Amino acid sequence: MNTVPTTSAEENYLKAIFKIAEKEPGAVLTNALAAEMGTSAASATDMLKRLSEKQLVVYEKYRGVTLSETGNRIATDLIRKHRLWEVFLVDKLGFAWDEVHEFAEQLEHIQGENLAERLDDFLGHPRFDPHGDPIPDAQGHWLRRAQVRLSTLTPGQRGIVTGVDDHSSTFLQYLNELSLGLGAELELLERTAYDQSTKIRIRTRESVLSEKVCQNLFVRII
Amino acid sequence: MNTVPTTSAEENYLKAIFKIAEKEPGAVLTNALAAEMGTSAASATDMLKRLSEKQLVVYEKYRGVTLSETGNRIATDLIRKHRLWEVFLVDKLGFAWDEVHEFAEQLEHIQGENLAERLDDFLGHPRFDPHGDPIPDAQGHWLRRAQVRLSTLTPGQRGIVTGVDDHSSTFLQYLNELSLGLGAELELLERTAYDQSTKIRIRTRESVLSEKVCQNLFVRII
DNA sequence: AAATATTTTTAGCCTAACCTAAAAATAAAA
DNA sequence: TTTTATTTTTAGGTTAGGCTAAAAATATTT
Repeated sequence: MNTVPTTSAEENYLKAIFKIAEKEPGAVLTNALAAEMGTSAASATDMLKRLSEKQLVVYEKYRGVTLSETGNRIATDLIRKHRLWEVFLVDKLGFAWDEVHEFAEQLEHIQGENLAERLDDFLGHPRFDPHGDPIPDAQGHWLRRAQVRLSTLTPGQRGIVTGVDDHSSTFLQYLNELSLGLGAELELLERTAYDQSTKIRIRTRESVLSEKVCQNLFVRII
Repeated sequence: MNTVPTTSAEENYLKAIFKIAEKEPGAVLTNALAAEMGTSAASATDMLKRLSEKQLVVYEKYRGVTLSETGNRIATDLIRKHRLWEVFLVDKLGFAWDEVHEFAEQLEHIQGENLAERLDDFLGHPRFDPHGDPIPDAQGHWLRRAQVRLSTLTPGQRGIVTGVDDHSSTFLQYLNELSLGLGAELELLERTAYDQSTKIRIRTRESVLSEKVCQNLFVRII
């Protein structure tokens, strides 16, 4: 399957490049990559040379980096495995959605024939992970979904929570307290012009969300 | 839980020391350890110094090494995780017993709060892995079982396959061909004095096993 | 007990993945 | 277009975990 053997460190860099390029299309700059990896620019440059030699990225000095076909495939497989494992941890082992990221960061690097496919079968081919992020299929194809940020809704509109942009456990735990997990149905009651804070209703309960929360919550309008 | 942070490499050495000491009680010698790890004696010495500094082993130059209390606990936890993951791979993902070792070698190093316990719950607290090896409990306690090598049975005796001593996939696959998986019931029909080869019956099928096979198969006499 | 063989350790080197500090390239401002 | 600021790369160093070859310790023969 994988044409080139890769280390976990290399894989993490590929994933980081993928992630940055996803939000900000075009070449990924060294500093952005270093920041994403929590490392120094010098270390990132170092790794980019290695990845470039292995043909996993296309790297031009001072100009940034993009994933090669192979690099893109490896990154996609990693994300697939990461999200499948998250489904496993939540659906089968009973962890909460804010507890699984670190485990999945490790599990995604487990190598071996057919593991992802067997896991996918076992889990019933889930198409989204516990945070609402899409899981690419075995061919690396993505599903795009009709969802918008809660911040784009206007008073009177209703929506169902489909995902989060911020995956931090503090944010996820805050959502738990608000009963704003995946699938929660809400109605936007009013938005304050001053700071864009937003009053919503979930079942019978009303809550006020900051602009930041609304920007990090994805909903499907109903 | 773990008092000392450990790398995968360190953990593998601890496991190797445990494994050797299990068969050959007493201090483990550098060469034996290096052989088990598939590395050089120099590298083993190197690692023993590191492990000794971390107080995971008691190491005396030229005299061999034993696990400290902590080291023993880490090794036991690793074996527990290894075997639990093997159960998962076979029972839940549908892998064959000869396919799971390499996966489990990786999975056993996954770190994190409660993972083993949740997995154990999910699997229904299995006490033996797919090869019949006992799984220590969360406190690190082992279950010992009344089993003997098939080579110790005499004609007329019957037994149920409970485990293997050789875990190689070639051996396991050979057992598959003979329908000699865990739980198989057999009767010893006759043993040739010349080379100790043994004729057995499984259901209606008769097979002849070499001495080597009989020495690597554990059975419970019935 | 001395000589020889074996085992273990030390010494010195390598690579991956990090680091800091300095140099070089590019971008922005004057 | 210089000068200044920012970004990126290079240079040189560290650590973990390997290696080989040589030295030292232990064990075995003679």
